[in-house]
Amino acid sequence: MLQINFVRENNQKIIDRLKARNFDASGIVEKIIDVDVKRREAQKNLDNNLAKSNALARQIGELFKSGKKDEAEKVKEQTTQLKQENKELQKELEKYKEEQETLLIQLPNIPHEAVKPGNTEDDNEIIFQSETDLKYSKDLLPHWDLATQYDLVDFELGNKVTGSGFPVYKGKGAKLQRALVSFFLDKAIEEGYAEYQIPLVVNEDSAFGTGQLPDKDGQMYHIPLDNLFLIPTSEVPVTNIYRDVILPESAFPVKCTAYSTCFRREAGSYGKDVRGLNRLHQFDKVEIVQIVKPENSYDVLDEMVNYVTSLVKLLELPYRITRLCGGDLGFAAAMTYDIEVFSSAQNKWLEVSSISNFEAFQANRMKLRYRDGQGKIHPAHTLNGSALALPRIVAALIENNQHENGINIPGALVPYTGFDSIL
RNA sequence: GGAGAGAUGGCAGAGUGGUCGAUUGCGGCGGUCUUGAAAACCGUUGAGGUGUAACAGCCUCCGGGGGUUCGAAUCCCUCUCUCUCCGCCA
Repeated sequence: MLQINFVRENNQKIIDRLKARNFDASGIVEKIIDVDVKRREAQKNLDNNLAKSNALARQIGELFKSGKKDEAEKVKEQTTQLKQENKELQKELEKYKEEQETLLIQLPNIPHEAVKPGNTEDDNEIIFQSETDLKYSKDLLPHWDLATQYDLVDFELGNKVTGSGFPVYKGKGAKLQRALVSFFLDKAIEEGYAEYQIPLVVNEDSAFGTGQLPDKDGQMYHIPLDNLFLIPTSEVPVTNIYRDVILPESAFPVKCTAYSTCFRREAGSYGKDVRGLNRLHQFDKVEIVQIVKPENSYDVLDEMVNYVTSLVKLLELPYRITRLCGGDLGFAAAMTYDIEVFSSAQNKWLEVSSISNFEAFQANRMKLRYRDGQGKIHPAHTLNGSALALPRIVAALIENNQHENGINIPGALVPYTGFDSIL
């Protein structure tokens, strides 16, 4: 969420920059400015009235103390009208505040200047693409066939137990998953991230804090009985650890990592993109989160991209880095890099990580602030990225490493799997 | 699930209708002393809104919401959460 002061002072800039998202903000911004004026006027009126009421109340107290009851009763009469007015002014102010909040929440984050305008993922900039001798071949089996052939994943069982999008991993398939989680966590810890184990369900405040609510309401599984939500990513609980917190400068950079299962309804997804492990309702992921000083956040974004890149390199997967265009950018992000790995049998790039700088957008929502050297309070910047999301990594790993007699495991993983091939 | 207790500033913990945004202790920050540190002593130390060139001033906030009252952290209603005991249980 953008701060009202910021909107007031940068209205034209906001409208201009949001064009990169194909988002016409002019109407909303105009309304916000309008409501803001009214809100402040109402606030002033109410405050003045309350000041009068307070003064009278104090006076009555004094009079009672000194035994002048009759005079006190007289002053009381003056308060009745003020009271009535206060109630009305209060209501008016509440109304404007709500209006303003409702409008502010509708504004997505402002893309960074470097973000190119565009509509879909086709307009994303390719920043880097690794050279690869891996070529698409009709002889290569897609991972869903390999998974069945080597008994790694049972999609049918998942359908039976739960439904589509909830696969059952078996034997070496299950072990491979566990190995990847441990591998990713160990690497993150080496990189200075503190490991957390977090709840897989969150309350409404948390879902709002990171921007899932109200924007992506239908994308989360909801438990109405307790009004809790299954997390779509550990970003939600991890970042919300710092909701309503004022950090000292010395706490920076805050670096957290967490492994969690993630749940996504993926309403509206269908077709070949959901085949096999490509898009699931439940999947595992290791996430990295950083909370940093605003002036460092873009350096940190680069650092995080480099780190995630190092992981796909260790796994010997061909990859590319894209920078999302305005139209493909998430609601809360100012800049996002995607890391995609090449899936040789499907002949396509699979997104395995999305690394974003949210600048102050999440921090404003969840009141995550820091105190600078002068004691002034500012919103911090938040960033996060997958490091990494498992199922698509598994898909690429087994497709790219298949050979006539089995599947090879990349060397970096062998200490974790305990086997170097699947036969 | 049953019974009870509670929710106050970074933490601990007072405050049961009238200058209480809140006594006090710890912690933090600044200072005196010291070669330096510790100890001791002195001072300072919540957030938001409005307002200002900047101060000041004014307003709001004692878990959330509502009510009583001229006036509420203090009384009433309600919701949420936490703790203790019992039950169940990985």
